[in-house]
Amino acid sequence: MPDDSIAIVARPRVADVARLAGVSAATVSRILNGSEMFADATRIRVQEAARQLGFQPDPAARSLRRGQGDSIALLVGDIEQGVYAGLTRHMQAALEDMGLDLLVYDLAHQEARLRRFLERAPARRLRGIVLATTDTLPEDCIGLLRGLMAQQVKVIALRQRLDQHGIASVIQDEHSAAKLATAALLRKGRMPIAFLGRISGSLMGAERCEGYRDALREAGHAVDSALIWDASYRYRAGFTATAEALQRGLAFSAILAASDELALGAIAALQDAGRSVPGDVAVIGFGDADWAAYQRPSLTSLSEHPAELSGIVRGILEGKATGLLHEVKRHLVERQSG
Amino acid sequence: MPDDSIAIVARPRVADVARLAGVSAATVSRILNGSEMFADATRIRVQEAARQLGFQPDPAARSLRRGQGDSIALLVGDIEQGVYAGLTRHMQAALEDMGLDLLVYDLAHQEARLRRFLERAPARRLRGIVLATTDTLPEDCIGLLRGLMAQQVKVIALRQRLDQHGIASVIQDEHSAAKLATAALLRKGRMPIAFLGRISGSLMGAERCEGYRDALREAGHAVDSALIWDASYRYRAGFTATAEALQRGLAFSAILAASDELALGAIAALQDAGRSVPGDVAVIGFGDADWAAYQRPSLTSLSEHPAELSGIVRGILEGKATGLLHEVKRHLVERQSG
DNA sequence: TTGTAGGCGTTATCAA
DNA sequence: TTGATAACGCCTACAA
Repeated sequence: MPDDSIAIVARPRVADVARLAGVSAATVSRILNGSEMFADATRIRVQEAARQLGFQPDPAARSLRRGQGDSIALLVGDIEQGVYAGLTRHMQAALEDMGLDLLVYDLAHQEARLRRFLERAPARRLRGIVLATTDTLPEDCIGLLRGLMAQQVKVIALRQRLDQHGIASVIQDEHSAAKLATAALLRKGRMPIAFLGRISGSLMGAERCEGYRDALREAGHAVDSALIWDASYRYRAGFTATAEALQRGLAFSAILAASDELALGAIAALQDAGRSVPGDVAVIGFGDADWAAYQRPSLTSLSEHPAELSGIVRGILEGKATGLLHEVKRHLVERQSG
Repeated sequence: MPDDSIAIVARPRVADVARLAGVSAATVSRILNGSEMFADATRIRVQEAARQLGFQPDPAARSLRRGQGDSIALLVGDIEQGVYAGLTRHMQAALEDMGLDLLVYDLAHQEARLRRFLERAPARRLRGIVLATTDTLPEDCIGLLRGLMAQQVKVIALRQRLDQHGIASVIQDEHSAAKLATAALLRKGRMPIAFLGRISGSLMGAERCEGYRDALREAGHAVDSALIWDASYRYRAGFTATAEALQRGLAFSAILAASDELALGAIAALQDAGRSVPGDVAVIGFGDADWAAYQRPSLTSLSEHPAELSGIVRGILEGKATGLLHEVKRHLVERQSG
């Protein structure tokens, strides 16, 4: 049975704490914000009063006065992609530790949505913006980001290099990861190898493709452009690209896919066409999704490091990490598919 | 080459707009907030001035003055589960439409995290809290939620019934969905059928199990409690529970899993044990994950309706939807696995 | 070491 | 229909 007798209790203010502690509001504010220059007796009295009243400072008032809020906006390429969901979880945990709120904005891989957010951002008193997408940004958005930085908003690019624009960037080494995976496939006698993934419109995607090319070249193989399939990150794209390649009669014994989603789509197309994985074709993905181990065949993939990435972002936000470019190494998580 | 000449441009205030339009700040505020009682000339002058200066009201100041902010907190059971990621995307889009920000908080299925958030919530001037989890809540958290409601925070339960506590709830019909799926399996001659999913600690999970039981009973079958496997929502749990059942030599020709993640884990265990899906064992999941169509066998699943759910939440937030309980119907999306 | 006073930007009340 | 003024809650410069 619902209890409808809800009493509206006014939340305590600094003034209330001050009254109870027998000091001024200024003293309360200073002590609660960690000022050291107070008599122990005063400090304890104030802290006790705050505790007793359950005082929590009003973020709106604080933000108005300080000119800076307590939230960070996380802009993700697509929250439904595993890597971004994982990133969101770790970022939220890291920010919570810092006492910051996490605002999530889904870009859905659309420039227009990014622009829309950035245009509305200046008024929001954000502490920072973490832009997590590998999609290449249009010039005007970079300009907007730099404008935000001028307003003291900390801007951090995640999974994409923007350090050439003076924007702190935290990335994973796509180039050497792709090279690593390609080399591993070659070692197992796989050749020709196809590359499946976003290349146009994504600098990091292009990096991955470059790593793949370099590995082939270094092993003395020619790069066949018919085996480079430019596709977006979703399942369908992987399925379609692979199905078309099979239909065209292209020969390949391995696929390096730029995401686990693409890899799954590719595997489905292969199996539908009667090819076995990894028997006929080996497949490696990127992102080490949590479901990768529960596929059959289980999916070999390049590791993803949301916790480390979030940790570095945290360091930057706290001013502890210096430097414009931070890189985390990926490694190969070997399973059945490749 | 980075252009380091960033000019700090002061953002315009109502006062600036007022000056440009030749009116008072109060007039600007009123017109920009949609007051009707002004001469057209004035209104146009003010709107033009605001546009020209690119004025955007400061949310902190507004929130301080109005006593209410512009953000909604979305508390999700686990952002890395597909259903919650999808929900997050749709909720964000819906809120953006309303001009509201989305704060995401990951509960990681832990009561302590929910409590932690709710204790810090009162100070935050949230417009609303959307609690999206099927996990049963402890009493004290319900109390905290009701306290928040008393402070004019709109509280909405998503995927769980809390209407008995006076909390608006938006759910999907778990009971009839489970019944539907079970009946479909029975029609195809599948029996015995196992149930795999969270039961303890989740009212909606228990509902699903009840639907399964009812379908069996109505078809004149006994319910074998050895075929009801209480497991959490993740892949591993599905894998483990199924592997154990196989090891114990339990006989079953179908599994109804309470999530697609569990279903995938179950399929992996079945295939590892040499059972074919759906040949030997049919499997149906819940959630219609985007990858379900790209599994082989592709996964039959009960539909999930994040867009409809978000739409109803929006209606409630806008005060358009009345009533404490809203239900969306699931249907069966038939694919290969079941 | 502590207090007083003023202002952050907006909106609501009151008066005109 | 419009304007002046005060107040939301907090923090900090200045004073003591």
